[in-house]
Order: sequence, then structure tokens, then C-alpha cells
Amino acid sequence: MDYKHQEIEQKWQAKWREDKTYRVVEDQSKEKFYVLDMFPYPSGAGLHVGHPLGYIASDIYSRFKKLQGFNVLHPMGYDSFGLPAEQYAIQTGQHPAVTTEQNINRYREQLDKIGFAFDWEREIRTSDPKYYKWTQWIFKQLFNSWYDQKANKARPIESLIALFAEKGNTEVTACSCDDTPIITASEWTNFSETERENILSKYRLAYLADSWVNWCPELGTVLANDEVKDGVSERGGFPVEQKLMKQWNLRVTAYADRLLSGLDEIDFSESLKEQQRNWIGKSAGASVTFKVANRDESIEVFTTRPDTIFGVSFMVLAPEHELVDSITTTEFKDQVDEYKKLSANKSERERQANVKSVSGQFTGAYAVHPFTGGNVPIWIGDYVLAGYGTGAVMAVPAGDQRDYNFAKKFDLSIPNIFDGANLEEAANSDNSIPLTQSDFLNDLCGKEAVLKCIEEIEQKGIGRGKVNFRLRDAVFSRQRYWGEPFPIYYENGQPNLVADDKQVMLPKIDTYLPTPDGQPPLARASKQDWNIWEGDSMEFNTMPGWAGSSWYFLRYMDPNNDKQLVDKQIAEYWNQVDLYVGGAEHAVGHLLYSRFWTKFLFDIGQINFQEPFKKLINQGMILGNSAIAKCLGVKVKELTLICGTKISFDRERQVLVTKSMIDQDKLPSEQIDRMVDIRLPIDNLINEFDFDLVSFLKSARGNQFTDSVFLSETGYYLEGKLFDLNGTALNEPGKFQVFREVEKMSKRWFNVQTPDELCEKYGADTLRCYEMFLGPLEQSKPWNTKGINGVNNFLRKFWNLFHSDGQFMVSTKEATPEELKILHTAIKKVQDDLDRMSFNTVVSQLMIAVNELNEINNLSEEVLSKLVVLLSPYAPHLAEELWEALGNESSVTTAEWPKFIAANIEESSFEYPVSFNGKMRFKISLPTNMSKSEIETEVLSHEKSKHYLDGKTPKKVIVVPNRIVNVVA
RNA sequence: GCUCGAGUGGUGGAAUUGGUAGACACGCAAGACUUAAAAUCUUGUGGGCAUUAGCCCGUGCGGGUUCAAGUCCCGCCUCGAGUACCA
Repeated sequence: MDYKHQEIEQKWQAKWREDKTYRVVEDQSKEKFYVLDMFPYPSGAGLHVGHPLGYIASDIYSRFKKLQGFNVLHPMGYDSFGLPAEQYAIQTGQHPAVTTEQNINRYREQLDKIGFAFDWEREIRTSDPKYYKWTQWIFKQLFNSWYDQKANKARPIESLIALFAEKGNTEVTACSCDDTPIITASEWTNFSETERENILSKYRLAYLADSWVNWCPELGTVLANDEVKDGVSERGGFPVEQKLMKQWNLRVTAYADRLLSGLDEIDFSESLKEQQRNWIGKSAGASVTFKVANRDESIEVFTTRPDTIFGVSFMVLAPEHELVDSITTTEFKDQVDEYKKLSANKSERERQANVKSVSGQFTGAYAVHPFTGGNVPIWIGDYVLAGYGTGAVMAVPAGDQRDYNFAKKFDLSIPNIFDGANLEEAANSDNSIPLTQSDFLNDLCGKEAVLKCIEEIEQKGIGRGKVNFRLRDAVFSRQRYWGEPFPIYYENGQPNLVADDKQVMLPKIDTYLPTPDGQPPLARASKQDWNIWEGDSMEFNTMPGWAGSSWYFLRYMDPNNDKQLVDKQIAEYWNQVDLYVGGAEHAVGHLLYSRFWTKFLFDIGQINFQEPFKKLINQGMILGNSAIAKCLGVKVKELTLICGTKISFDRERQVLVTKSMIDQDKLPSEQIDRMVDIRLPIDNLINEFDFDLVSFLKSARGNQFTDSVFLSETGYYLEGKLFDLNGTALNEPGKFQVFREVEKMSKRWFNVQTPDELCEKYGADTLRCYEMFLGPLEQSKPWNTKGINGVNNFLRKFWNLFHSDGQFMVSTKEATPEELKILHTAIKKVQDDLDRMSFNTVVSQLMIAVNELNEINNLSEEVLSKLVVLLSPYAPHLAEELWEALGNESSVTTAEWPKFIAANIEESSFEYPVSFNGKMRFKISLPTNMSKSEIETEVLSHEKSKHYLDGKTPKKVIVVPNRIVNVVA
């Protein structure tokens, strides 16, 4: 009987569904274990081989834990709100819910084929109204909360209102916006509703504010900082600009310190924690106020080095700083305006690209040094960011390289405040040099100087010690359709929550574009299209993608609860996620926001733990192998079209070399400095000669590339023909050169490999084992199916252990010591390796066991059935089939993990490697219970020892029992 | 630039607390079966010198600690990831 994977896998997948094998219920008698995968966004491309890598690992771990007696929760769902479905909707008019549903069905089909032990009765979808009802609920709680720094937790807004009525806000220690005015109790009492709300919004954890946001015109929405990479949008790579807009914000900054210290309690990789630490960016220093000379204004700066204050020789404000206009003197007004315009026009990307070049402009104004009373010129400059600290710096060119560069460029003075430091080439970076020319700080250095200076600053009333965070409040509005609608309506311009028990549903709209006057798509819905319409208007923004994913792990515990987001007792049972598996790309987005929401839900008493994920492992990416044709390109600032029209660009741009350009001799060859990569579908490239590049380009890229010039091995390739470097047509079959590159799998690069065909050809069990066998889970690796045969062979050999002459055949005899040794070696290794998440070496060990058992005839049933249990997390279908054949009536998932008995692998002798001066020379088999001195005698009297000692007496003999013998001669 | 990883045969990788480097698999080579091929099985496979025992070299490079280093320490090189005018 052959191993027929298709039959077996279909049979068991059906049976599992029928028997609800993977249904999980709360069971207080058992210890729980919660394993979670980052749920996928159901994209149109379906699952590729990279997706299941993490799911397989977590599935194996879940099955392993279950066999060990834990009650394991291992759910799956979909992060189903998001941009691609909406972009598709814009193009086709198809409602995103329809596309999403289709994609989910495809995902489900693919997931089912791999044999995962998910409890599908707990499936959730973030776009399901029954789910986002509770996302909205959490938003309502955030809106109705403020952060009390004294209690160090979120508290109901009513408690703040009571405080205001009693004492105003002067004694309230809360996290609030920087521009919060000071009010007295009587002011508060006499405020109008609108005035009160304006104050409260400075304290609410969800608040509306005009803020500088990353506006992406191409996507028609704002993006959070973590959704912008290198100055372009993470999704799509579109340019991003800064824009001032009224947006919902979440006051994540209130949690900055707890998010930082919480990192010490959780088991995330060091690099991931480091990324979160950097993102939070805590730095301690002082805030100091500088008066503007002869004016009422003053400028507040933040500095981590207040001790260098005597080295201040100028100040720099960000060009966007609010005081720039008022302090600039008439004399410099034009130049300042010019500079402001210049930097405003620079995109985020250009600003980043110009890090090296120093630019700035003097305002004509001076500040007064708070200690010396001296005049300090005030400049504006690009290198000071509006968004960090106060958007202004006190420049200390002697101690800060950027200030130094600025001073050099504009010939500003560089007072040396470091005793004996050399400032010829660069600013001083040695913290052990004592200060000089610094009044009360002279001869101090480092921390001591900083503390002393803060003391003085506070005494003088010109500032205070301050901790600053890089972390900004998170923009929570998106000008999009396919997201959670806000439970908010507006009346007289003020936001109000809809009633507690009401949920705002996503209304129907005719098309998924913004309105002609630039309002978000939801503004298209008429009053009747909304299930709730209150006040003057509803909120037309929707929530960002991370809203639903910030708390989803809680919903799996109690997915159908329509009274609350999760039952408290159930949440207490399942508690934290014990193991979270997913990609590292969510380091500062999802993983930070869900930690934030968890802490908030803890504060308001919904759950009794503060960190969502106890342990996290990042699976590596599986990379695709791309095939690339290189198309010639030039960089030009100007281009003449055939019709004679001249086009000029603002900067050099990439242009493809086309046939007409060559015909017209418009191409100085030295200009051909760039190659444009065109990615080709790898599946069609088995025979490169047969690949029709021209028709491929037509179908995939329109006419854009059809007459472009491609590289061939000896010249160039154009419209299916080959030419040599002189442009002479060659009379041979056309072949452009194909370059290979290993990179991220992506639909648009045609390098995606789906698990489907492998499931069909080799079976899910083989695929599961193979993906694990590829190497350590956390490492990225290129996809390569070369080794899959070996793994498939292993499963066939495993099957064959149970069969002979085409019949199922196992012996009821007692297991021999030899068999037991093989089995228990495997039990120990598999168990230890799974405990440390070394999934690849488990497969190796099982292979070793199978290879060794293969040598033995008439294998005992006792050994084989335990071996089936060992294999079952990796190859559940095969294991079920054999388990059933062994006469078991219940699923192998209900079996017990075999107990390791050390006696079975104990040996009476050990083969000692004997080294001379550290070099292994020969082996000698000795009883394990032999004493050190006996071993030494045995080794030295060995005939080969005489040869290696060469007449010398050994100086020393090291004997490590059951390990090694080393003779030092 | 800074931070964090990683560098081991032709390839993916193993070596868990310093103790036989290269497990397991792929690939390759030879052989068996076959008219032949595929599939399967057997054997070999880090490099070099000898081909029989034996010897030398080998975990990115250069030092060091140790009886013993892929593993620990110091200094470099390369690659990957993240981050970037953060005051």
C-alpha cells in the first residue's frame, strides 16, 4: 500500500470538520495556553508560501502543547478593513465587502488545505459590524477618559470635570496638549458648553486637534508616522507631504513611560524592543526659556545638555515655528519668507536627502542669554524639526556637531567651553572633559554638571528639568471608506458620542472617492443611508487599519459576546497570549498600539493584565526568486519628442531608451547609465528562448515598454530581435538577458509561489515539514523547492515502517532495547527542540529515527504508536491515518505526549574521542562508570597513544567523563 | 552615521552550558535494477598531500584567553535589518 497523500488528507480534513476536532472550550481543570498568529489581510493574491510559515510553526507548537495536556487556544481571523479592497472598489465599483468576502473564501480554502488546527468557530473579521461595534466601544471609552499622572492611569472624564469645578486645572497633573490654557474653577463654572468641550478635548485620550499630518495625495488620506517609510507611503510608495488638518488623535504619549518600562517584562527579540525604545525616544534634560530681546515673546527650548548653556552662541528655530513671523525684523523679512517658502516646498523625502547640506536664515532678532544676559542671534534652519521638542534649539557649536556645522557655514562664533578641547575640525564629543568659561559649572563634567545646571535653572525660574519623548500622539482619522466609522456626530461644530448602546454602521455610498470639495468618501452618504444620524452631521473619517488589530486577540476568547467586548472571567482564563508569531514589520505599529490599548483596557478594568503578548517570535520572510530583464534608461532633465515638443523636468528623471531615440541618434552612449528593471513571470521562463517578451510587456504594462531597448548578453534586444553593440541586426534567435534576484515575494513582481500546487503534488504534510526543515524560523530565506523531495521521501519511509508487502503490518511483540533507544532519543530531542522553538532540527531528528528503525525488521507497535504521536504536530493527516490503523478510535490529537524515560538511552559504554594537544586522534570505547584515573590509565596504555606521545611523558591528562579525553604532551 | 543581527562544504543548514566541526537533507559521483530512461536502492562526498595505515589545512580576517574556541575576550572586514538632522 502506497502513501497516498491526497486521499489521506482529504479524508482527515473532512473528518476534522465533521467531528469539530479543533473546537476549544474554556476548561478550568486544565492549564491554558494561548498561541496566536498575526491575522492576515485577505489580499486578492491569496496566500503565498511565506504566509503559512509562521502559521505552521504555531500550529505545530499548539498541537505539541495540546498533547502535553494544555488547553490550547489557537484561533484565526482576518484583518479585513484596508486599502487594497478599497482601491479595487474605486477602479471597479465593486463594494469592498464583496471583494473582501471573496478573498477571505480563497484564504480559507488555502488554509484548510494545509491542515491547521484552528477553531473556526472563533473566527473574527475586523470589518464585521459585530466586531467593529466593540472597536467603536473602545473608542468611546478613550474619548471619555483622561490620563491622571498622579495615579498613573486613565480615569473617567467625569472625575476631571469634578476637579475643574473644584480647583480649575492648575493642580491637575494630567497628560494634556501643550497649548492647554490655565483656568480657574470659577472660569470653568462660567464657561459655555463649547468652551468646556474645548478644554476637555485637551485632556481626552481621543481628541480632535489641528495637527501636522502626513498627507498622501495619491492615496487621498493621511498616514500615521509608522505608515511612512523614507518619506513615502509604506503601501504603494507614494509621496507624502505635511499638511495641517483637523484630525482625531489618540493620546498614546500618555502611556510613553509605561510602554517603555513594560518592555522589560516581555519576551520580544532585543532588536524589536530596541525599535520600540527608539520610537518612544525618551530623553532627559531641561526646558529653558530665552527672552527675545526688546520684545514680549520668549522662546522655550528643550536640551539634553543644559550644562553646555554657557556655550550658546545662537539659537535656531524650525522654519514653521510660530514665533518666526513676529520676531523677524523688517530688514530680514523678505529673506526669511523666501527661506520658509523654500523649506515648505521641500517634500519630506527631499528634506531627508539633504541632511548633509546646511541651510538657514538669520531673522534679525536676538534672544537674551538667561545667565550671561548676552545677545544671542536667532536663526531659522531646516535642521530643526518643528515636530520634536519645542521646535527650537539653543545652539552650542562647541558641543554639538550639527550646531558646529551651522556655525561654520554661517561664520558664527564657537565659544570653547570645554577645557582644552580641540575645536578645529569638529565639535567636542568627549564627555569627560570638564567645563570652562561656564561660571558656576566650571570644572564640572558629565551628569554632575547637568544636575547642577538644572538646579540653577529651576532656582532662577527660567526653566525646569524635563523628560521629552519622540513619540507623538497617533493620528486616528483616515479619509477613507473601508474602515471603522466613528461613533461620533457633530453639533455646533462640537463632537459628541452616539449613545452607549448604539453602533454606527458603515453607510452605502455610490462611489468610493472623496467628494468634489475634498471631503472623505463617507460624506457622499445621504442622511437616510446612515443607520444613525444625529446633530448636524456625522463624522466622515474612518479609523485607521490598526484600530481593529489593536485588540483582536481579546475577541477570539469570546467572539460572539454581544454584551461586552469580552467576558471578564473568560479573559481572565485565557489571559495573555503566551506565544505570538508574526512578521517583524509590525514592530512600531501594531505591536506598540496593541500594547497601548491593552494598558488602557487594564486601566478601565476590562482585563487584568497590562501586556498583550508574553512572548513574540518573528518568523523570517520567505523570499522569492525574481527574473528581471534590464531595460536601458537615461537620466535627463530635458527630452525632445519625435513631434519636436521639448519637455523639461524640474530635476533629472529616468527615461526609457526606445527605438525612436536610437533611430534619431539622440542617445549619447555615455548617458546610458541606468537600467530599469522589468520583472518577468518566472513560471513562463523555463525556456528563456520561448518567452515572448514583447507580448508579455503589452499585456502587463500596456505599450509603455514594447519598444524599449533591453540588454542581451552581447548587445541589445529590441522587438524580438538581437543587435550587437554597433547596432547591426544579428541573424539568430532573440534572447534578452535574464537576471535573477532574491527579494520579497510580491504579486507585482511575478515571483509569488503559492502553497496550492505543492499541496497537490506532495501533500500538506510534506509542505508543513518542508517549510520547517528549511532552517530556523526567524531567519529569512529564499524559497527553493529543491529539497522537498527529501522531506517527501522521509514521510514515505515513515509510512513504510508500518507496511510491508503492501499490507499494514506491525508487531505486537515487546519493544527491544534498540528500538526503545531510538524512540527515546527522539522523544527527548523533539521535546527539547520544540521547547526552544527549533522547528527545523525536529524534522532532522525524526528522519534519523526513521532511518534507524528502517534497519530493523518486525517493529513493535508500542514504539511505532509513540512515534506517530511525535510526528503528529508536523504531519497531522499522516499521523491520524496511521493512528487509526493502529486501532485507535479517537483522534491522535487527543493522545498523550510520550514520556521520556532516560533509562532507555543510557549506555554501558561510551566511545571516548582521545585528543593529543587538542587534536582528536582516535576513539576508544570505555565503560561509562569508569573512574577518571582508570580512564587515564586505559587511554595511555592504548597502543596508539605510544605513537602520539612519541616517547614523551604526558604533562597532563584531562578527562571529562562521558565527553572527551585530552592528553597534553 | 548610530542600533541590532549574521558570516560554517557545491547548496539549505546542525553543533543547546567551551569538549569528536559539517548532524539531517539537497546536489554531485560511482554502482545495482532496466533494452534504455525515469523512479528506487547501495556506496562515497570539506580541501590538500598520500590513496594502505598516515599527515597537514580548515567555521569572514588578525590577535588573545584556555588542556581544549564555530562557541569566550579585543581589534577589523563584509552582508542583512531597523533608524536617521531627535537638540
